[in-house]
Amino acid sequence: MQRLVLKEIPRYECLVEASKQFPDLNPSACEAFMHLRRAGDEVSRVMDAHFSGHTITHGRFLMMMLLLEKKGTGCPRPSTPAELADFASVSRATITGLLDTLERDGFVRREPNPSDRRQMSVHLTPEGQAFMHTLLPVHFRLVTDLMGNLSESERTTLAKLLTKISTKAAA
Amino acid sequence: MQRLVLKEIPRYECLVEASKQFPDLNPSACEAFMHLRRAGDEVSRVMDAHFSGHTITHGRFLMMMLLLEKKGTGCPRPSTPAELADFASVSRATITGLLDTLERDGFVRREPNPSDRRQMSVHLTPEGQAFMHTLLPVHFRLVTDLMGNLSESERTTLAKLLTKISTKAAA
DNA sequence: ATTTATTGATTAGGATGCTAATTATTAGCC
DNA sequence: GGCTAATAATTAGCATCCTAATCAATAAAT
Repeated sequence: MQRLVLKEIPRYECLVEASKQFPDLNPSACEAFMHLRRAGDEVSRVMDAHFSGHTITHGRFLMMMLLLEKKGTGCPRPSTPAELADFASVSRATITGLLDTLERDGFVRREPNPSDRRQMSVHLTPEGQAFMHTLLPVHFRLVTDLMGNLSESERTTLAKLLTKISTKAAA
Repeated sequence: MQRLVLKEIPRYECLVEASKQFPDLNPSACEAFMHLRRAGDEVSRVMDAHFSGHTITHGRFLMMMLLLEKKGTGCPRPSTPAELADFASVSRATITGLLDTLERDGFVRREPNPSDRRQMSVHLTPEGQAFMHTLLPVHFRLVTDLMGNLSESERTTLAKLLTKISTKAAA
């Protein structure tokens, strides 16, 4: 889905002018905030358009990314609906719906866990893996392209600044 | 609404490791990309939570922001559903729904345009203006707080970097 | 002047996410 | 053991946004 976002961000002078009427308005904070919303949204739009051309959605793609085997890396991998919900920051009910669709399409398989019969164990099928290995190169090229206006050091700076915001927002 | 987003971004070494398997994966581009998605999403969550405490939604708030009188500033203001859709980057159908709710709640008024009877002219009611003037100080303080971990110059840098991404994404 | 195309707003129906309630299983406590 | 509480997954119903189709009014072309 889409989020409403300003296409044109107000000029800085407008923000300064508005701050006279609203003393709590900090122009540089507002400006950074609006740029963040807009960039996040624009990037989401591009990715959604890309996904829709490959008969998949953002949510289903992220599920399959999380389930993909991470060879060699020690990165943890979720395998139950509850873990997937935690990794993806969404509700378990949402995971149920995503897995329903992925299972119907033959990309994932749900199996009961013998040692705790409340839990399900989720895995990519060979078809799901093949799909991802076809899609991922294209996906990574698109990501690289989207960040193509930034130098290596600008990307590092950006990540650092965004981390500060995420930290604050999560608190 | 919510978007799925990784709560924990993979360590850089994991991205480097993965780039051996997927040559198209550029670690710094991926990292910046994921930080952008996450920060945008975290901030959206905070704002949504704030709005829900004031019986309003992100979409309705943005509509009222766009309709608010901009004293002194030369900033353009949309007044028809089509203009609102254009400013907010959403479909006209979405605007119709948002205005239905806002009009039902007494915050906006739709009036036919005598010179072109296809168009509607949308305005905030006095109640809508009063509501915004109560909410905005709180809203601006929240925005300032969210950006509180960044210095003045960091905010400027962030805005500049994000503009480069938006420009690329819009192309 | 009449036909045709365009434009503005709405309606209908779909997708993705949510919360709250439900069902099944496990764990804790006398 | 047997009751209560907690946990895992699902279901039901809601909100927000979408696209495609519709209706009304205007503009353009012959």
